[in-house]
Amino acid sequence: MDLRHLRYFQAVAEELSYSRAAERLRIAQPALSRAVQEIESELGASLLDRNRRRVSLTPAGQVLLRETAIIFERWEEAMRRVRRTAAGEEGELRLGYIGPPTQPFLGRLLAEYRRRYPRVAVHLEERTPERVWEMLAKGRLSAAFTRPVSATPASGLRTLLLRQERFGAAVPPSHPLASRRSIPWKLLAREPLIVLARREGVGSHDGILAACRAAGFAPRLAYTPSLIGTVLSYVEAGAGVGIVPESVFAPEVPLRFVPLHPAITIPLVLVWNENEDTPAVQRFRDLIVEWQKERKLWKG
Amino acid sequence: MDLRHLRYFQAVAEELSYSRAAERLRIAQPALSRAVQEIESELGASLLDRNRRRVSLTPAGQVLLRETAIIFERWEEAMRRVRRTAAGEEGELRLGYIGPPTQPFLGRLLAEYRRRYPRVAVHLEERTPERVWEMLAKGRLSAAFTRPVSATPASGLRTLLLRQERFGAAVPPSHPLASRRSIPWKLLAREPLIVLARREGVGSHDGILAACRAAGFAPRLAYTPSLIGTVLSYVEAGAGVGIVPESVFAPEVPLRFVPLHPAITIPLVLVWNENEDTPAVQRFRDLIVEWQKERKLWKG
DNA sequence: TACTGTGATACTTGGGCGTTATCAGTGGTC
DNA sequence: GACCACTGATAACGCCCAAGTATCACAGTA
Repeated sequence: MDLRHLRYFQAVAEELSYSRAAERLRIAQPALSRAVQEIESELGASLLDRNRRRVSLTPAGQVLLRETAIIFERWEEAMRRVRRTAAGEEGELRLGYIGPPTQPFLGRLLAEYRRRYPRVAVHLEERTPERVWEMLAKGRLSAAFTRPVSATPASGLRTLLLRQERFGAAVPPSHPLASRRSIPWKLLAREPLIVLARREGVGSHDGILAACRAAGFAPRLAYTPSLIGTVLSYVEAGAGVGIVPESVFAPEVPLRFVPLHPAITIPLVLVWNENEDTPAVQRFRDLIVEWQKERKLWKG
Repeated sequence: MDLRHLRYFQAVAEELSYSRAAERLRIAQPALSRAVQEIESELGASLLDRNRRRVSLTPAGQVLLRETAIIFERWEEAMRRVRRTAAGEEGELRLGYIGPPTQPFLGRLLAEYRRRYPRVAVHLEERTPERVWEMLAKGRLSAAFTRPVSATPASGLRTLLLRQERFGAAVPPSHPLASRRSIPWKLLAREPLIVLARREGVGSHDGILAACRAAGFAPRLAYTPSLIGTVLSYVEAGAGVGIVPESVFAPEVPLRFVPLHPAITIPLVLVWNENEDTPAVQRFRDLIVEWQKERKLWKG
């Protein structure tokens, strides 16, 4: 017995007439007689009373009619959900990210994504770049915004470059370097530097040290805090010159940002796990590519 | 697409192997390949990744696997419920009854019925005999214990005789008639009689008057209350002789019951509506017939 | 490199489903 | 009350689809 039988029974039970039901189903009437008989013999129960020129439902038939409706409803719900999932309209997006460089667009991006795919459950996890990579490799995240790490990434992880960000010096407006349009690295030889802790971003930290070495000096690291905000606070307090990517400069920060020369950059990438590449994630990536083309990720 | 497809997909998705699934389903493997392809093309979504020698579920496939389990569960639940309903193990019994004559067995009978068919919902409605017939005719009850009514019953109602009950005189123990083994009707010619109101039981009321007429007198009706209990209260108060069926005599009633002679009787019947004759009702009737044969309805 | 085991494909075959033709029973009508 | 209209059941037939067999392409393995 399969769904065809139920469909046929349902038609007869609703029309209370074999011939009308056959007409509705666009088949000949004998097929209906047979189908209903087959259900009845399989269930060992009579479903329809066909006595005295009037078809009526037995109690068992009434129950089956109700159950039939439920089954078809579930069936259609199942087909809908599968289709939606395949289309990326339904599912789960577990997104990891690092705070400061994504701040300019993440909110807007997620708002648009939720607008387009309201049935996708979005989970957000803010972590350090290394922790994000680790979670991706373990499959705890389906995608993430992060920095590349120097070590070779775990296999199965793919990346999409979003932006190359310049490093610059963060100084108080009163600082002698504040008025320059750019700063050669060697001018920093005598300055106490404030750089993010190495464990919070191996790439940027090592890049800065390499640039100093290339300029012929060993930098004096005054502080290496864990949070980018703390770097800025030290600078505000006059503790030294901060070396930070330009994206940390929101308008409300009361510091000057002066590009360094020669420029060193750090990429911002989207990373995802090939094994967790669900349609919901694919649609998320599509949206990012679209915004990148239209230059909507960063204004201006 | 029908259930066969789902069954096949489910097997493959659970085994994560076409050949093992084919073995489990006892069919050849190519049939499975085709079935899954058919589902995929109908849904427009790929459900299984068959790359690199390893079958794995796509997100859509995972969703379908879960939905499939739900559908089969509902399917089996439906089949179970239909079978149970046909067997009378599930359903509804709306039972009407009149209180006093059913009191000796109704509780025990229903307890046994509920024990045998715990999934049948039993609704009880205590009414007067006439009201019970009316509700049966309207289909508001599926069966009832009541008295026959003189008018020809509504068509479609069928009855089963349970008992013929004698009428007798209810008198206080001190009453002159109390010591007799039986009472000829004519001895009641001078007594004030207390009889149930005619509207509460046309059959018994008219039967009593007819018996008096046959004995050659017109009865003096002192009171005709609506409740059988009120009849007994009048008798206790010394207001006259009550004429009641013997079943009203529970041991705790402080009155004497003396059979009348020649005996007139009133039947107690089970009535049901042919159009509402569900399996649950049929099983109820079966139980009654069984108890009747084993003389369990009335003790001794 | 040969082997084993996978799923996909091509082709054949048998059973199941729908068809047409017909029957039996019921209810309405003149 | 005989006929008619219409119901659902039954029988016989034919076609199509699903399952079977045989085989292939491919990948992982010894």
